[in-house]
Amino acid sequence: MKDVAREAQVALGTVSKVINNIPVGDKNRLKVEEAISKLGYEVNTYARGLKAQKTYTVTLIVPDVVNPFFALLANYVELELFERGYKMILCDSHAQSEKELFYINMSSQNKVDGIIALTYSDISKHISVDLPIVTIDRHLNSSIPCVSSDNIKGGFMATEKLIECGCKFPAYIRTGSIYTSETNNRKIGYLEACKKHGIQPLLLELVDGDDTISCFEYFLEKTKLSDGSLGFDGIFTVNDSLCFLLLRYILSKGYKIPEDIQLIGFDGMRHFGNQDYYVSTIEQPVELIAKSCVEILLSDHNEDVPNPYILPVTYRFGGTTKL
Amino acid sequence: MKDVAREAQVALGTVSKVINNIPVGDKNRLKVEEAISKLGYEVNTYARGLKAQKTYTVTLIVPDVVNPFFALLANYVELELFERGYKMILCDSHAQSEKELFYINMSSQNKVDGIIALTYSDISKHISVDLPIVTIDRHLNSSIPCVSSDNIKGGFMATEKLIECGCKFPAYIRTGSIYTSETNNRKIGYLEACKKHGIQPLLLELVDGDDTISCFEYFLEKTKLSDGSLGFDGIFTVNDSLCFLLLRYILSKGYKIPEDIQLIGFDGMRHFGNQDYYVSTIEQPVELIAKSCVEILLSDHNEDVPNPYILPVTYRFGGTTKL
DNA sequence: CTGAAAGCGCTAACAT
DNA sequence: ATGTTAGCGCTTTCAG
Repeated sequence: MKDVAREAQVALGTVSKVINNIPVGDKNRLKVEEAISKLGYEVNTYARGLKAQKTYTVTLIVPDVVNPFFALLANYVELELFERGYKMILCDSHAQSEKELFYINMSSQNKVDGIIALTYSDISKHISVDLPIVTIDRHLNSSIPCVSSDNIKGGFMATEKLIECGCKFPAYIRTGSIYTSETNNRKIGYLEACKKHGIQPLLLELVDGDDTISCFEYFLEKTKLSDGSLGFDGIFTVNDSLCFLLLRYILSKGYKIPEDIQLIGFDGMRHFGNQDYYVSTIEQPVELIAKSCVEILLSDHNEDVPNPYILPVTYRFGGTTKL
Repeated sequence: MKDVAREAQVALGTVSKVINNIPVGDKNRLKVEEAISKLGYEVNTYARGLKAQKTYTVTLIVPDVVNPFFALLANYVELELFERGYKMILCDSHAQSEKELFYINMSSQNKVDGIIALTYSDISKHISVDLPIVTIDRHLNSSIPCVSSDNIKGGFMATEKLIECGCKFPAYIRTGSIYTSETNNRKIGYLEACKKHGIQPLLLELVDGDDTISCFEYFLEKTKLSDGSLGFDGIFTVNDSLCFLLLRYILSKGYKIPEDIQLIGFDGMRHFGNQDYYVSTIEQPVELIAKSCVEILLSDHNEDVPNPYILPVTYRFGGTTKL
């Protein structure tokens, strides 16, 4: 920058103004621009960040980018940030709370402008007040904005769809983190739908670490009716990944889908991100989630946005239901 | 930091030394450490980066994180960088060369310590000499290190596996970018295997933008033998995504897989990243690729590493072949 | 071993 | 409109 100033025969401040689009005399502006391109000058973002306390960088923390849902989320968050001139530091916590905390710490040291976090552990006590944060699917307390799909409605819709498709005994199966998050509301939606239709709920609730297939096998046997027929004719699973796992197992056991058992997942995942839906599913508006997170994070006055900020979901047919 | 120095009653330089593990008297070290935790002090990475010209940040550029292969790559690159105390800025170019260039530019301004790039367009003329870069699957010139799977061998293995599984007429089908990259070597491997076994090659080469299914449909008809039977009994596709697309189409047409047609893809993708393989495939050592990229990028003397740096691939059975 | 001070590249307030 | 300058938080040289 000093070199540019010398080359253009102007003062340092003038160069700075040209760079930052602050009114400068046309003649000088031209001289500076020439000098910049001649010298191949580029601003040093770190020096600027040091002074301006603004880095145009946002941290996104996800549990696992390999999971297509989180990959899709990262994709949209990146797009949205890019449009606003922000960069994204992607942090994969691999579902370890130590790594989550490490990354929150790092973000703070790196003076990022904000954090979008989809975490499992409770990070609320580790975040400083001056670092904006938005969580996804994790409503920690009223001071931290949380963006989430309408999980209750989604669970309700899924269950009613099964019933609409002729299921008499829809079951709910979940697995995942032991920590409570907004996704637990999917079960609430299921229970509400059961209640409305006078159906006895049938639940299988597993957690990470359980042998899902073995547990399901046992569940399948245990719930069988006295005449040996299946105890359920539909399953709503907490996500598409689990749904697909069960789909393959059920088919391998010789049952027909959707004839014998109908399946509905949650998330709206597609093969390779853009091909067919894996299963019939309740699709989350991932793009809208990403957009909302970025908007809330980067805006200054969030007093009027509801917390949690709930976004609508959509049913998608994916072949594992009759409709 | 000033506050810490005051609190601990020592000079600024001493605090700095404690932070950076430079020998300091035990008494002072203790005082400083106490002051740090009391004040909740954190180093400002930007100020440090400004001074030290080192930011412990690396940029990863991929064409599309939603694609499971790139998501897997991002996952492993992140892991590897994390272990070395580096952060990853994830850039999704969405396969647009302008965005690729924008991100390379940004990386340079942000004074990252290096770039790992999987790009389509030729970026070689836009990178400055003082910013280390490693490419994946894209051998631009001998001065830029390139890491890649053994695509020739992989193509060869895939084709021989089809032959071993009884195929008399294995075809090769590709789609993707019009730019040449290391992945084009998969075709070379196919051709070599055909030659070795005295088989007449049968190619369908498409590019992004083509209607893959329509083209394949036409190809299927056009290659049929005079007696109406299929012109090929095996397909090696350039990647798993295409393979899976064709799999579903072929099944929908009433053909049996692997009885009528056997399929082998390339990449080694699994459903949801950790479930079954999508198709029989040549698996790329993604973890090793990531590790190699990071190692080469962050090491100072790369004179002796071969360029391109070729990594071995493995055949995986995924149900679309007989063996 | 410790303290003082220069300066990394930039912005912004101030002076001209 | 332009030039000058202090200082952002840190590292590092140099004296003591």
